[in-house]
Amino acid sequence: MRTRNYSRKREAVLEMIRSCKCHPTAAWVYHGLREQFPDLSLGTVYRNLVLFKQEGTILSVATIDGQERFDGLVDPHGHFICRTCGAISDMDVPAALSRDMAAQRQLQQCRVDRVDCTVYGTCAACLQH
Amino acid sequence: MRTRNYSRKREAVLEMIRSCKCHPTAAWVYHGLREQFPDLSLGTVYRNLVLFKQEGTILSVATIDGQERFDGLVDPHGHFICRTCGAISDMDVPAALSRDMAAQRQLQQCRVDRVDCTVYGTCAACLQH
DNA sequence: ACTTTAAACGATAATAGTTATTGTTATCGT
DNA sequence: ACGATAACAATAACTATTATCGTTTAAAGT
Repeated sequence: MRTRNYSRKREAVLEMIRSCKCHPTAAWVYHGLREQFPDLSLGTVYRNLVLFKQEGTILSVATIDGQERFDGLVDPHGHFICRTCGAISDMDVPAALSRDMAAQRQLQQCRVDRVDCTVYGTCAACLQH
Repeated sequence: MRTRNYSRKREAVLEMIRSCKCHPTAAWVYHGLREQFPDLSLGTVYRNLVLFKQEGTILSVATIDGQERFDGLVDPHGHFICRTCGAISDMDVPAALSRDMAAQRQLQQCRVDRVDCTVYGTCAACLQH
């Protein structure tokens, strides 16, 4: 599946993002890896996130409170974002929806890379204070 | 339709956003109003954008290249974002499908404020270099 | 009209997330 | 082993956004 050979730290950054469901920030990845790599630099995390984004290995989901949130799951799916606590969780997107949206634009000579569906609201936990 | 009475500059910021289709940044609004209000401060633009967002008078569409993009049209609709030039244009979203997305979450005791559908890709103009 | 009170603003400083730079270290191919 | 290249840490730089503060404007009440 993976075609390139990543360095240990690069690999760890990717694995960190893939192995959690929290759609983390750069800082979260950095702090989570400090134990395993005490000499890890925040710049390395950012550098690799940019790289992974360019490769299409990860996705940028949204930026919440000024912080970019990433997703290691690149298969088509949607997100629910709680505006109160900032939690992001995955959702199903009806295939008809993304098909319809993509078709709309393809008719207008655009190239479509991705259809992103996000529901904004308040999660159950935050609703009960 | 409008219930509050806005100051002249506040009104102008809102009108600027409503009267364009470009889903502008704060800086774009600021520069566009400098002719009419030579003493306008960038802080005022930001201050009012925050206010409008809180009121629900405008929406935050996305942040592209680190800059937040706004939309004066609050009726349900989707967006196409060209990753090359950053242009944002409006799209139709099948009502039944956004209802489906909302229902998915409401079943899980969440409050749903908004269903956002965005297509990422490359616009026709950018495709022909 | 005059005063009082609060809101809105301009100017500017501060914050914070992200990106760029630079010198060093590790990795890979030969 | 040696040279070339990629990856890194440390740190500085950048930039969008937010906060502060003193002043001005507008509104409300008398």
